[in-house]
Amino acid sequence: MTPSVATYVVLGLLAKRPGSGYDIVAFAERSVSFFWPLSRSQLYAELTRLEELGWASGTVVEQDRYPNKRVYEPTSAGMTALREWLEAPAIPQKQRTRDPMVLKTFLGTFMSRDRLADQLAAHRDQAAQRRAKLLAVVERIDAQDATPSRRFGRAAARYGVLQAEATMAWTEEVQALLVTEAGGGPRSADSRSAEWTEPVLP
Amino acid sequence: MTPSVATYVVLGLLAKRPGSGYDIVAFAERSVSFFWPLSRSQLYAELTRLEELGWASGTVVEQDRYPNKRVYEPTSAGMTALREWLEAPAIPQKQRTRDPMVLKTFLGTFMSRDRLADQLAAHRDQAAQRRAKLLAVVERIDAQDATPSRRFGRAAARYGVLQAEATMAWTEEVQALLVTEAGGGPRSADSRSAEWTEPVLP
DNA sequence: GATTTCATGTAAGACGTTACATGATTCA
DNA sequence: TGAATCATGTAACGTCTTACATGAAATC
Repeated sequence: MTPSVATYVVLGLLAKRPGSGYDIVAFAERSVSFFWPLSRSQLYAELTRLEELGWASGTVVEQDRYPNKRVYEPTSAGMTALREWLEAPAIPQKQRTRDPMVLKTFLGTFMSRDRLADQLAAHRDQAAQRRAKLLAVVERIDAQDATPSRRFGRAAARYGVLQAEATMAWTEEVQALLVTEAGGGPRSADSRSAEWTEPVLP
Repeated sequence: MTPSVATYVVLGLLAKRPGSGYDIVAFAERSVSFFWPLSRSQLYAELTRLEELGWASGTVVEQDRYPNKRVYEPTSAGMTALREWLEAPAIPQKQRTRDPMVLKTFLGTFMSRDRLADQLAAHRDQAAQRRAKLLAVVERIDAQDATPSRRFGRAAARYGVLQAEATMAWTEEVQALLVTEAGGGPRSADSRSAEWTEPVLP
């Protein structure tokens, strides 16, 4: 019954473009999924929640050739709630990023240098693909008339581009380190000695 | 009973440095928490799981001045499991990043430009603080003798630095966009017209 | 004839956070 | 005297993913 951020994601999508669950899944996939992935079941659950909250209303649209569908759109209460959430200062973010590749690097002493290098290379490739995909998005928007909404969409896509580039730069840094170190397997002699750092924390 | 990535996080920490739950919490806080936050209860749960798996064993250490504690260390089966997991090629990553600030930017048409600017500024500050903290970590490591394990710790910290810098660069980009656009409140006239992009997706 | 598209959900379980609960010891 | 440190858990709840379930119409 209480809204989560995912609730506002869906509400925001409906505000940009009303539609059925099915429509929204498709729309989400080529927009917010880059910075806020939603599964299909989650989306349908959020639509139900939005109706319970009175923030969106669905009306059945009958179709000849296809199954009937329930088309949702934000209510005015929903639009108010969306604006209020957007304007409210965000609570200071705790880091959600959990990246196994960084973990593997952190634990690099326990694995073969070659394997680590391979996995870093694959990681870099993934980031490069992601970057290419997002650059295509940006370029496509640039080729269109610039509406405010498109500019914001572009800005969101740019976030992905910059994150991907940072990831690529990082893998290259670590790869360079591995080359310097050279050598083969794990060096268990050192395993225990290491410490990352002193406090420094909040 | 099945290990999750968090299980390997804890196992990896134990491999670097055996200790009690309490010790590990502190160690995690100043190391992996930057790229893999763990709550206290999660950590204790993982320690239990590691014992069930036979990957770590805990022995009670009696203390005079403080409560007794259970000190954990990886078993040899645990070290094998850790190495196997590390060396296994990672499954292609789906994006886990979920950033409310990017969402708010995406939905920028529905909010006041000034508020968006304020929140972006706060976001930038947070990233800058994060960056400073991680740079301090890196510098501290650079001031010590370079062991392989420290070099990997440094590499992990560098990841955070680069991500923070990317976030800072992104907020600056968006801020520049807002200045260009200028203007006050949401422009609802445009609300519905926007589309982010065509397919492009998997 | 087979696959993709349209269309909507439920159920089970893993993952993760927050709050609750306790209690001795050290240090300011 | 009060706060912080040491020490370990449980319980409740919310989030998110994956698998299960169904079925008609369009397209190749």
